[in-house]
Amino acid sequence: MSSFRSDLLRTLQERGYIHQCSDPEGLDAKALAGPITAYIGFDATASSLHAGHLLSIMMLRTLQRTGHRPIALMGGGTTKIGDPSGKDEARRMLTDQQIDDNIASIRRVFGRFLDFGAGAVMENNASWLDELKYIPLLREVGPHFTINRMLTFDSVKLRLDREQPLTFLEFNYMILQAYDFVELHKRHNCILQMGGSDQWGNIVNGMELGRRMHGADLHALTTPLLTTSSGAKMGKTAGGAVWLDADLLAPYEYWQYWRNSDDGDVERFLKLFTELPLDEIARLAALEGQEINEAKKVLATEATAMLHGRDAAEAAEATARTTFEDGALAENLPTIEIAAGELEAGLGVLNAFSEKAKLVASNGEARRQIKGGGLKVNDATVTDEKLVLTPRDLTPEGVVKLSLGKKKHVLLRPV
RNA sequence: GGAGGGGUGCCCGAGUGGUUAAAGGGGACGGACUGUAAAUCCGUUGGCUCUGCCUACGUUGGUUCAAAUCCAACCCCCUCCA
Repeated sequence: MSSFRSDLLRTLQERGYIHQCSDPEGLDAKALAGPITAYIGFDATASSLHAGHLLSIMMLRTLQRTGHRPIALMGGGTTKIGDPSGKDEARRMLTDQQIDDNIASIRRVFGRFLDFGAGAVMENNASWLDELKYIPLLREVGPHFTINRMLTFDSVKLRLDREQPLTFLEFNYMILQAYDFVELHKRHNCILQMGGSDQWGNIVNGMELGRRMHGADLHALTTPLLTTSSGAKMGKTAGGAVWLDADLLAPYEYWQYWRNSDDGDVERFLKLFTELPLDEIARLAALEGQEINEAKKVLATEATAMLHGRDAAEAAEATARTTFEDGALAENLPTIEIAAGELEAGLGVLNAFSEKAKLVASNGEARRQIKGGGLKVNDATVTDEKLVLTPRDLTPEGVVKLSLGKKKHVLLRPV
């Protein structure tokens, strides 16, 4: 398994993207023989993608870089049903309009990683699922699924073993997802579906269906479930998800997210989320103690550059250097503009931190943070919650620097 | 349709008439220590015009000086039976 001959599989293997793969030799041979087409499915419930999707996106990118054709499949059709796996929440029914908006905004993010002009494709399963007729579907697809076999799938078995309900809808989900693969095979000659390790069963279903309906030789490949060294899921932080959309999360904060990676994650992340050569990564990963911070900076800058562009990444790095290493005021920190009059009239600290800078959620939280010594104005710890900011608090640069803890800073700039 | 169990703060989960903004844990945030890491220790964890006021224990009413706690109806979830 270690001696893949195709660039595609060798790269995926070396960089740690592969968890399971069906018939690796066969797939290797096909990838060697010529360009193949592969897809990954994405949900369209949220308006943007977050860091948790990044692994899948990087796989598609790798595919394209090694000369193959990636398809990003948007689950526009399946989204309309509502994913039943998130059971405790009332299923939010999205309108077609919302779904289309989501897909449009997700497409922008994909545009950063994939070149749609050079063969990458974005599909929406609504375009065939909407047309499906129940009886023809049953006749065409139904015979190829036996209940016996469906019951053996982990996702199903788990529920049954725990005596938790499994709805008919969920059963159908499996089938529709399998059908997607077959449809993409038909339309685009797509022979490989990739996804997270939890998708294995579903992907295999699609393979089977393709073989039974059309005698197609399809393949499955899954990525390891990605958690940080501390066991947390990727892509969540205090402030919520790590969005890939610059409007939702500024490049500087995206850079910070990677900069703050655990030591134990650095090598893995460099391989998965940057395109640095492996020997360079090996060199960075060998750094120890404090020096590993150098590797984290490289990781942050490379990862940010890929999403937001090299300039934005370097600006973020420079801002971080000024702020953390020189202890100086970096003008590129997130900046909030306020009316000059507000400062002249005197702006209460509580208000400044909660309403203006939004560093804390409420005045009460601001009060508590002050008691705990967590708030600073111009790097001086706030001790009095009645403190009032005036134009005299402006730095020579004409701003007021507000900090929560050691890492989060916002500049107030009167205009 | 019948019988039982349950719905508590971001999550899990105690509480079963006043001392309850509600134990405990998790998570999160802050502080100390560090390397913008991890681990550890400490603190905080509903809102506000904050020695006070308001909102909150599925929903709506009721009993009571006083209810998350008692009563009624309704909604939802789970288990068993049909």
